[in-house]
Amino acid sequence: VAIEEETSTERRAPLTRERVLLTAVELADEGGIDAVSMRKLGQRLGVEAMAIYRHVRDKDDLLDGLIEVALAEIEPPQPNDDWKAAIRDRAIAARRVMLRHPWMPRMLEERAVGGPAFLGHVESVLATLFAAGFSLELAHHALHVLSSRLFGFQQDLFDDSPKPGAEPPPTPVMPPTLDRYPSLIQMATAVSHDGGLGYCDDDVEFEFGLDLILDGFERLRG
Amino acid sequence: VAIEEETSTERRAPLTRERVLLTAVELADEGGIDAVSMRKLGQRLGVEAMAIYRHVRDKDDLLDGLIEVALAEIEPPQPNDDWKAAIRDRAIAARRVMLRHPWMPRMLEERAVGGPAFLGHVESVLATLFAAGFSLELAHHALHVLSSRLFGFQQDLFDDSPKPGAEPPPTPVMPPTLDRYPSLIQMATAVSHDGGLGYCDDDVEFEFGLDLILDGFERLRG
DNA sequence: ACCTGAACACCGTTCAAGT
DNA sequence: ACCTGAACACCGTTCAAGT
Repeated sequence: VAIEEETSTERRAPLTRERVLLTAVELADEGGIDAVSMRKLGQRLGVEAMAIYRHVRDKDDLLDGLIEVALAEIEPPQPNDDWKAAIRDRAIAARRVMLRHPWMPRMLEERAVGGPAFLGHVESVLATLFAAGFSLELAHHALHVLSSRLFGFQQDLFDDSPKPGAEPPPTPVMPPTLDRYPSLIQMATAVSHDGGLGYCDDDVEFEFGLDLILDGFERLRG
Repeated sequence: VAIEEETSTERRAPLTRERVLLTAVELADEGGIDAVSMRKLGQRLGVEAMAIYRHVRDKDDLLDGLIEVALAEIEPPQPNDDWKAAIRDRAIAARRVMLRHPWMPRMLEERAVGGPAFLGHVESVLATLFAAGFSLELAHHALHVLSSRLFGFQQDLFDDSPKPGAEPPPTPVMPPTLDRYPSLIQMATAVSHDGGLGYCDDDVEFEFGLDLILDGFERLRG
């Protein structure tokens, strides 16, 4: 007899903070962060919503937990004497996690983050910069400029690929006055046509920007 | 006799889409985007929530309207033969608007934007780049790399100044293992102490990053 | 034509009550 | 000790009803 998880009779795993958080991450990955309600989470856990409050102070605490879980998934890159390569790898590792959890950017922006996963991540970057001879000032600037990329979530208004949780592309609102945007049209046709710029690859754009910034700091370091 | 707005008796201005949107912007500026509910908006307008649906298809339409209103506030900079100066001024103008409307970054990220204010903004940037001799490829990269700064909302995880709508700084969670973050400590003390790096000014960091990127593109253009 | 009241299906959170 | 039921104050949105 196959026992389904939902048919919670005898086998129900005890509720723990970890199980609550992991299930919430599941829910967020599937339906976006707004799909994480105490009631739906309880349902998925086979429990009434109010039971969750035993393992989580309130919803804020739950969301903070989600961030910590996701940040902990960023794999620290191989130690590398080349500071640029080290930071590049770290940013790309962070981006991989963010693509798995598309709700992260908003959470990171909106919540002050100070947990161990966050601090450890930043500490590694700073240590790398100092080891490469960055001054305090320059390292401070670098942290600010790179921050969104270090956590993988440089958000791109011109994302050409469909975002998870987003609706299919709304019909463009431009028909009436197409001729007001000649440069835009030129670019759009170049990007979308064969033999033009080719498909716009968000990974490529992410790395292009990252390298541009890293090269800039290399020059300033000298 | 002073007639208060709330005492809606004879003088109540007729409900229009514009009045709805402007009032919603007010509400968002005061209490964050989550304070914009149809019910509260109706209350501020002196009307039941359901009356708003005459001027707005649904809440999505309302939020799209908010973006359009805010984007339209970005003042186009003076024409300038120096492409770097032109784009710099534009980014800074956008940032000024964003500081007035701190809910904009999230709205811009989460909603596909295609209204006239958005398109006009991008068109101007592209035209500037083309006029400066950028290739299609390079202009395309520039648009991606600069996008968040062009709209003023490069978000900074290390924002040292209190964000409107955010709670007072949560007590840092690090006491137990302070020694695990030596580089962080070094930086934090340097930033906060007199005679150190001085106060961290977000405007300065924004412009530092902007210039770093613009200089990078100037080099690539050659 | 424009606005309202009542209703529905959702929220987070509390608190006393059950086992 | 752990979970539940009922309740409260909120959501967005509908639809028939009022003026």
